[in-house]
Amino acid sequence: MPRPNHQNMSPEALALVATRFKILAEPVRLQILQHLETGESSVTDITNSVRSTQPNISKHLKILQDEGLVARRQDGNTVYYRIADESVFELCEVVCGSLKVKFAERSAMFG
Amino acid sequence: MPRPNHQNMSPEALALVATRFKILAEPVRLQILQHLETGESSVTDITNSVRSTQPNISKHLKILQDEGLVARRQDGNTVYYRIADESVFELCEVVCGSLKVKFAERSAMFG
DNA sequence: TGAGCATATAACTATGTAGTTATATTGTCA
DNA sequence: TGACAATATAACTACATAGTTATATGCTCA
Repeated sequence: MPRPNHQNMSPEALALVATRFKILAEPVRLQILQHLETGESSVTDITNSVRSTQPNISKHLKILQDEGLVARRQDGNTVYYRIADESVFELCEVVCGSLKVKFAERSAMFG
Repeated sequence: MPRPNHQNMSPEALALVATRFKILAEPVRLQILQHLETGESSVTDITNSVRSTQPNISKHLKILQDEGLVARRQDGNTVYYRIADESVFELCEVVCGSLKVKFAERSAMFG
């Protein structure tokens, strides 16, 4: 199905899109985002939820914040992170739908 | 904005979602997919369009095919690839919308 | 059959980054 | 102020993979 009226993106623009996908291409970061879907959470709570080490979680949170996907709020000694870009959930839903089809097809290959 | 009624995905499922994002996290692969958006294309044509080497394009095409994003058709000496999963374009649109907002916000930081 | 073309694969190098351990920073409270 | 707690950073290791070069595979046609 050709799409003649489509405006192509430049390689540079596509590289920025690829960067966004790369940010989302880490299981731990997806776990963090899923955890934050229920609301703001401290680094300690995220660390316990995701079952990784605190420095690793902090590093991932910094990556997510630099990309604008989460936001930071400090209250005393504790730092709270929250979702800053809801589009990540839309992306995950689209991927889940696609994966469901993909695995259903492959499952059907065995009768 | 908490979402109490949301069913969490297992870490294993999230890992599969992350894998899909990883496939899309390479600029050359996005260029290939964009090229194929206009219709089926041979490896040679893709190689010329994306301006990479033929072995590199073949490798990326194999990765895209294994993930079910493109399909392969051989006609004599020539192999044609086509889009097999249209969801990739929906994903790119969502990302583009998010990036537009992100860069607009950062641009606004400078008045 | 043999030459030539299109595509795929193998072997290799270089680079990016996730995770770990150790430590620094910053805030609270006695 | 000093001890402790929460978070961030630095230095390092291990591993995955993009790209390259060389070569293999497989098809067509004279």
